[in-house]
Amino acid sequence: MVGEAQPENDRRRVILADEQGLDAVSMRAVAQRAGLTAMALYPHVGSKAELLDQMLGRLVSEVMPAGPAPGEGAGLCWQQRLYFLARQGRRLFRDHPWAAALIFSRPAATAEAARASDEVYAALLEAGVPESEVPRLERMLTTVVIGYAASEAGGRFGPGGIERARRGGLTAAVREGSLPAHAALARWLEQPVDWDAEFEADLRDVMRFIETVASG
Amino acid sequence: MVGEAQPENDRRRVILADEQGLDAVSMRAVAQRAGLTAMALYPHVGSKAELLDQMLGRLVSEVMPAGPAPGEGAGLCWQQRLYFLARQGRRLFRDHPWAAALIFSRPAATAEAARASDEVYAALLEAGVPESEVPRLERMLTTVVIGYAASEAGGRFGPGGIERARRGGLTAAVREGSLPAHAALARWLEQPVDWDAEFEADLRDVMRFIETVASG
DNA sequence: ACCTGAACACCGTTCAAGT
DNA sequence: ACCTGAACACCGTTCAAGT
Repeated sequence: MVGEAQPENDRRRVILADEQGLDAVSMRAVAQRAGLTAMALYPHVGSKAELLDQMLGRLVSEVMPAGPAPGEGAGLCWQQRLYFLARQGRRLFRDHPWAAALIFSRPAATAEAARASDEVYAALLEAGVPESEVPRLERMLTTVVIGYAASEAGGRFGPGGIERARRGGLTAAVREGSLPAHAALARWLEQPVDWDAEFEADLRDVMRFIETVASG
Repeated sequence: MVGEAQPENDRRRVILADEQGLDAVSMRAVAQRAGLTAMALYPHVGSKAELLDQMLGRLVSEVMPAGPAPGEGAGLCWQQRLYFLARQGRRLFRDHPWAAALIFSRPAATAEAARASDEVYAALLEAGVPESEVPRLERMLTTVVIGYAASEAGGRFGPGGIERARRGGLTAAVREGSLPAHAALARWLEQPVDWDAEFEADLRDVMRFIETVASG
């Protein structure tokens, strides 16, 4: 754990993952790019797992830049601040899809992650959510946003609806009646999904939901 | 892709991952347990990635057993059927935490996964959700449930609230005022979280949310 | 048709040895 | 204090060779 410009090193490793995939981020490859042997990395990064944690921390700090919060004092309402944070979160996985495989397995305990939580807390308090409910709602909201973005980037939503059924050989199942709701919804499942629009629709629903929690 | 009792083989591999972790599921280890060399697996499983897909498929079929849906014709209302599915989903990651690292990176195109979707579709239709909104809501609901369960099992929720801040060295930040909402919520963040209760509270909120979408 | 042995090009990590 | 070389115990996958 030496001080030698770690942020820049993490930035280089993030770029390596962006360009060559997460599997290309090996101790040997990372070391070579720094002009070192793999073994010389250990005093600096601790282990491979810690190296990945540091890379994730770097992503969060890109999306949550230090300094005053967006719209701090500028009169942005809580809804607009949450929209901003959610879109930034989705952008993270869009730009760095390899992070989808990592995010659910490591608690983000960096200063930047705490600032993001703090801004969500503040928005929920301003919305009028009871204090005792704020931590739970913060976890639920970040789970929705991260889950959506990770599903999209990682491929869980994959080829949607009918196309997914087709690949899984399920069209026969739909026709023979063993998937009755799929059959009833065929008209809607056949349409291609506009993922941008779906994310925005989800966010609108989330805001409405927060308002109902706040008002009773 | 040969027919020789693949479900039992997948079951053995799931048990290997449960007991020794996902890293222990190597082609060589899996082959050895079947009395084969690693290379003999390839005609059967295709590749390591497909082997992992098959293991995930096996998990879904354990949690979504074939046959009539739970409460089919037994008069269970849509809420009770969704509660059942959600709790089964959470149980999956509880019993097999290694699946949390995989779920967001692979579309589940098995017959069992489609049956699970179908039951959620049917419940949403019965609740009165407009047909055009059902596919989006299904994705949102499964994302909430899977995201919660994966966060819990994978460690993203990790040591919660204040404890997380402490580990990240953030207590000083709270005291100096750079995390004002954390400071305001300190009373609530200090309490240990009951994750069972939080999941049930989230599910209640989800049901309320579905009702509001259905009635307007 | 099905399986094996040997090999290729890698991994993360340890540790004694160097300067 | 910091780094290297060699080694350990592994990976997924290819491919010619066996029966």
